[in-house]
Amino acid sequence: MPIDRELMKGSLDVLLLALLENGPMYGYQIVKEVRSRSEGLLDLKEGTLYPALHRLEKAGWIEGFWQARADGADRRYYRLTARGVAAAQQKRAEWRQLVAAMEGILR
Amino acid sequence: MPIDRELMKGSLDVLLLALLENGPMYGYQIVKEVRSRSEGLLDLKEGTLYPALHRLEKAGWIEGFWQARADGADRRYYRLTARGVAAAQQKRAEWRQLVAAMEGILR
DNA sequence: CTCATATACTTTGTATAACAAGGTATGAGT
DNA sequence: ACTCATACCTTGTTATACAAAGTATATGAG
Repeated sequence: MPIDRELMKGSLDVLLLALLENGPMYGYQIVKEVRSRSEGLLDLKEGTLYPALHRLEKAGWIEGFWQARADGADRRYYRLTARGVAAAQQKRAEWRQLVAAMEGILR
Repeated sequence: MPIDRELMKGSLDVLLLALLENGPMYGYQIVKEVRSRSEGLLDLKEGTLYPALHRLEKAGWIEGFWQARADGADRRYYRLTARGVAAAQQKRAEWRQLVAAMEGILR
C-alpha cells in the first residue's frame, strides 16, 4: 500500500536534494533507488520525477548533463550546484522542523 | 519563518484528526491551538482550515454541531465519528511511515 | 523473427490542496 | 464611534503529484 499522494507533496524536493548529496544520479536510477530504499513505500512516478528535476534545475539547485553510452539510451545525470548544497541543508532542516511540530501534536 | 506551504500538503488531515481525538474543537480554536502548540511554526490559515473541516465532514470522519452562546457568535464544534477514529489511527500510521521512509533517505 | 519487457526520457491533462484576499457578524475595550 | 479579537465562510490563484500516453533502444523469450 503506497503512501497517499497528497502526503508526498512538498517532500519531493527535500528527498531529491538529499539523494543528490551523495553524488550525481540519473532519473530512472532515482525512481528505482527511492523505491528500493523505502521498500516500495515511496513509489515515485516518472511523470512526477522528471518535471520535478526540471523544476529544481530551473531553480538553480541542480544541473543536468548527458552521459553517452554505447549500449542503451544516453542518460541525463543531475548533480547539486553550490546553491543546491545550501538548499539541501536548508530544506532538510525545514522538513525536520515540520516533523517535530507534527509530532508535538500527534503525540 | 513559517514552513513552506507545499510541505504542509496532506499533513493537514492527519493533524486535524489527531487533534479531535482529544475531544471536540471549533475552527478558530484549532487555528490558535496549532499555532501555539507548534510555537508559530504551523500557521494554519482560516482559508485553509474551514474548507478542510468541510472536506473531512463530507468524508464522514468528523461531524459538526452548533453550540449557541449568550455572549459572542455561535461556535461550530467538530467531533470524530466512529469512522473518523479509525481514520485518525490509519492516517497517523501512514504519516509515521512516510517520516520513516524519508528519514531512511535523508539520514 | 517477433513480441514483450526493461530501460530511459518526455509531455499533456486532471484533481486537489494551501493560501491570499476578501466578506459577514458579534462583543469588548478605548 | 472606532478598533480589535473572536468566529465563520467563499472565491480565485498557484502549484504539485499523478495517470496516461508517447518516443526510442536493447535484451530475452517464444
